[in-house]
Amino acid sequence: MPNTSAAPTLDDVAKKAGVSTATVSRCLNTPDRVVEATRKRVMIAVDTLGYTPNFAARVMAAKRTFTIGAIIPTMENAIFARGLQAFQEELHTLGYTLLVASSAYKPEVEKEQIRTLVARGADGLLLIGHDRDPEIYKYLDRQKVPALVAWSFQNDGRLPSIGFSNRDAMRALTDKVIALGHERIAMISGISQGNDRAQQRIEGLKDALIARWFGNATLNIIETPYDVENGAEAFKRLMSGPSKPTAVMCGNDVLAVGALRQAIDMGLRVPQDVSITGFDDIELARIVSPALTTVHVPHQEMGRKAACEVVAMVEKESSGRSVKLQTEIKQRASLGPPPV
Amino acid sequence: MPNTSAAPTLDDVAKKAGVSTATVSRCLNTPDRVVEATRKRVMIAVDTLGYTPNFAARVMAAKRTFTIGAIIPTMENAIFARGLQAFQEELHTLGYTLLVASSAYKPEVEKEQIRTLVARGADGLLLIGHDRDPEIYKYLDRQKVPALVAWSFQNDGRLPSIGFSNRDAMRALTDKVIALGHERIAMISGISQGNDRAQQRIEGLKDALIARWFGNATLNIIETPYDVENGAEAFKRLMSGPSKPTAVMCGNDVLAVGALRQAIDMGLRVPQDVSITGFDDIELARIVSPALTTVHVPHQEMGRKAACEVVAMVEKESSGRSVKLQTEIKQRASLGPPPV
DNA sequence: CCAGAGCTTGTAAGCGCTTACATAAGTAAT
DNA sequence: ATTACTTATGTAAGCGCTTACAAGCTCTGG
Repeated sequence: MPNTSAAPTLDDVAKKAGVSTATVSRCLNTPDRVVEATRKRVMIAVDTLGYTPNFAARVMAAKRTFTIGAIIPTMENAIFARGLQAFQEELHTLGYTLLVASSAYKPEVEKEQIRTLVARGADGLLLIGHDRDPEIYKYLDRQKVPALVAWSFQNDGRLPSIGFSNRDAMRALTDKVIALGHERIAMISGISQGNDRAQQRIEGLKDALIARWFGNATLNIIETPYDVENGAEAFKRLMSGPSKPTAVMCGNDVLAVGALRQAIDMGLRVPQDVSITGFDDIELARIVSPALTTVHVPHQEMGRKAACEVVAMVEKESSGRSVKLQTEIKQRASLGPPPV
Repeated sequence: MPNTSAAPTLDDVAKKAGVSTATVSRCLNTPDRVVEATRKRVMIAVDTLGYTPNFAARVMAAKRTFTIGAIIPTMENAIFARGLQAFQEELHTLGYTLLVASSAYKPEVEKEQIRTLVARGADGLLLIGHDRDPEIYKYLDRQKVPALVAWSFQNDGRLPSIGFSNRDAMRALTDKVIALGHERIAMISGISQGNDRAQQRIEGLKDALIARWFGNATLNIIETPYDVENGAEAFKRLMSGPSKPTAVMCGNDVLAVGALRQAIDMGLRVPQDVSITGFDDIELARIVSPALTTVHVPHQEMGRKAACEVVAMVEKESSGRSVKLQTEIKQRASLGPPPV
């Protein structure tokens, strides 16, 4: 009985074209192993039936999905968008599909998402940052799924990584702030727990401070989830303390934008009354006014390189090389000398 | 021979626990159909082996993926982010997983993505807008994959839809602009080709204009892809024409933000010299200064309702009801009376 | 003490595809 | 014409799971 009501299968195509399923499969996957006349007949059958191969069946049989999974902390803001876009595009040209999941910055969720993506047959994985339960690395080993870390470079990490030094970048930015004469510097950081990028950014700031002999007494850090509102609130808190900072350095642009808006709402002039800096250089940083001084991260390059590397790992052409990219300080209007 | 090197399978678990594969499967899917003692033994085996069920195999056997696919025009900006987030969350509570793809506003890409998601076994689909090749609807019919449209309400659409009237919303906003005394109104629209939301927004603007007896002569429309830069550029073009508009209404907030930045860069005061409006009410609209007057879309509600409906369709509890949601005009600082 | 009901567990048939291997057909050289 | 390849196609064995059905068991009531 021909399969009429449901979606057509390979078998239906084979019958219609008067060939075996193997031939149809070959037409679709290795067309040059089938003679012209047959191929044409098969293709017509495929078209008239509107046949689409069943992905699950194909995966089962071929043990390959040509799918790469990526788990990013958030889709809410644009921090990972540009890099992921580039990652996706490069993957596409390499013949792979991207599956994205987000963890909401929660380690348990990330763990679950990793299992989900692996169960779905991801041939390889892109993870953000190095800081996670070692259990996960064991699991990936056992499942033999290659994984790569992005957005954070670390030479001795458990996984190879394509990224930059969050610490060095923040150090450099802080040096610049200090060079302008700021002494009362505060920071609005993301939650550092389980987030090595946030940790490293804090460390970088401390490095610079210590190098200039500023004690910790002058360093006021608030940790809060990355969100515009939280940035605004933290800024308000900072400015209502006993010793108001002359520069507020933020863990990323999202927090910085919140701080900036709050400053304006409070009637403060930026940078005359207070300087604000961000990190990441997302589109937002140039849209707000004054535009944000921030650390430019080569998102696109990172995404592209990560795609190439993870595919190389999947195809066993590489066992994972790490690449360190350079960041660049974007000096814009939100940073100036401290008020006299 | 036990399966040692590769990932563990149901069979491995069954052997380890000394039961049949059917029992293991039941432990995982319908635990109460297995007696306590056995279940415990099985679960221990599952844990010690670190077993994760193979998704493809499960799909093949059960013919269900508990996956809903969504194809949105873009992930580049936040327009769909919040709604999709809500969609995702609701889906999660209903026991479904979301698979997202983006079409970059290109009909061919959308078509391909639809086929991909269907091939991947999506039990149902969420699409944005009504305007697409009828071929696609036939394909969906044949594949028996229920689909729902969001972000655009249309009673007589080929598919059921959960959304709002882009036309009515834009009409209402324009009425407000006109009521303030504006006569020279220009529009920066997204590309309307193949995008019924963009088309409807233009129509809404025209409706309002015609109702007030303004001829088309006074309506200057530029169509450009949704992007901050494009908004800025279009604004510049508009303001360098012979008859400068006193109000520039934008097809969405992204274009409006670009226009706003350009206005500021040109030394124009908003809204004293020129008014600017957006559409969508994404986070950005409140972040920029002056804050954007825009149309608030109930993204979250839309996402949640869409999730419920698409699942109902998948589970055959509904054949697709359309829901029309209300939008709301958010009056903010970027809109004021025209200069005298 | 046994039939019948109600559980728990096992057996085995696919799901739709890829691919190793077998077979058939064509080609060229002897 | 025969042999020895090469090339095109077919056959059939899974891939790892779910689930209809069968089988075995315990327990009840007559």
